[in-house]
Amino acid sequence: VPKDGYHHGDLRRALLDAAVVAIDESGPAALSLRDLARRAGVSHAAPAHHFTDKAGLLTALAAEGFDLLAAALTTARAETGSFRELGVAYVRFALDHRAHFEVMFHPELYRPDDPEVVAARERSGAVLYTGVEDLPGVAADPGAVREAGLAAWSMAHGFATLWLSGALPDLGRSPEAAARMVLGELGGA
Amino acid sequence: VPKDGYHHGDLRRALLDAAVVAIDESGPAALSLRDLARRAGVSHAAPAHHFTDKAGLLTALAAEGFDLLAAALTTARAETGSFRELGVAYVRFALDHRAHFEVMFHPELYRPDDPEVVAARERSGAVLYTGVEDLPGVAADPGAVREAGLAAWSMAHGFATLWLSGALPDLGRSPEAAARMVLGELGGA
DNA sequence: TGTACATCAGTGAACGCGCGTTCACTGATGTAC
DNA sequence: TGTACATCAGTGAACGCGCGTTCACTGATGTAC
Repeated sequence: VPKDGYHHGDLRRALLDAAVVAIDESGPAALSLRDLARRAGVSHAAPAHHFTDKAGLLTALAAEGFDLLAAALTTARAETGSFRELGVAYVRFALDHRAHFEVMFHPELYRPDDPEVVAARERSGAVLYTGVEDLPGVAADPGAVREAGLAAWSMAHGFATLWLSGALPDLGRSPEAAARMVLGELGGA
Repeated sequence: VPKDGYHHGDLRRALLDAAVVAIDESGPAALSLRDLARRAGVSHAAPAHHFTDKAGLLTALAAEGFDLLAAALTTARAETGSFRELGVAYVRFALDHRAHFEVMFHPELYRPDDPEVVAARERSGAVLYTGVEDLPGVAADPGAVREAGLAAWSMAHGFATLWLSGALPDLGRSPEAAARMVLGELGGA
């Protein structure tokens, strides 16, 4: 709820939202703080009060992204109990939160060692690997868990990345349905 | 073989090579023509004679990349006859030609409709899908070919992308061996 | 309830920088005769 | 073999732009007493 007048109300939130829009339009590398200030209707020096610099803002966006991903995976696991649907949820997250997703996996744009980023990333990783352990015949073998988890992660990540880059031909179905089909090609799932 | 003096000899090639180095250092988005001119030791206005603008240079780099990928996949197929090794070759290409790979899958940076790009991309796509048809029990079913090809492409692409972004934990082996292992999780391979 | 003061959020002018682009030019090379 | 001319490749000065950053400032808010 932005206020009128001198104080914005929640400029931090407004800048993050503006960043999402700007990244959806032109990608994370083209981002400029002056542009975000313009979009939020404040002076160009204002963003520095909330995020020291561009990397600071993208660090906050990455942390938020890993949090959203962890939440999406947790929900998918609770609601379906299916490992395959965990992969589908990963793809859905990437497509629905394209800006967050693109920043998250371009660590050269932000500070990947930031404590909040590290914690959020670990949360999302934990959900993924807990999901692998649900698979029959895998839970007993830690090596198999790592292999199957890495394979599923690669596949979901690759499908999402290819889709976002426009590299995939027309698949004649929704990206979610196509992802579900592709993930079915995994041996264990 | 660059010449001395006023004429460079092969400035076009030198600029492409400089672009690869610059992209390896700072990513494709940070590229500037002035920087490439500096690296090649020519005046800052020289690049415009060979590539009209930045998108022109990246278009050439993308076309070259798809050509290199098609060649790498063709070689892998001829030498191993294995579908799995086609995926390994894809990952190896991405890691060995990081700059090309990153440009190729960011079509917003170049002109993806450029005829040379389109032709080279189709060549590399054709090798991939021909490789799928080698699989037992798949050749007869066009739908299965598309599914298996897309699954393998997603997995190889995802593994390569995650590796390049530094997202993967230490796997205790070479990226090539890890990719081979991961690709073994594909049902049909 | 009122006043004084500290703190915080945002302003706006100023700076220096690297960039892309333009343009008249000059040096080198190739070709015609 | 020599000369004239066309073409091509690269130069360097100039321009305008958007950017990040700095800094003294002002308006708004919260707190102490």
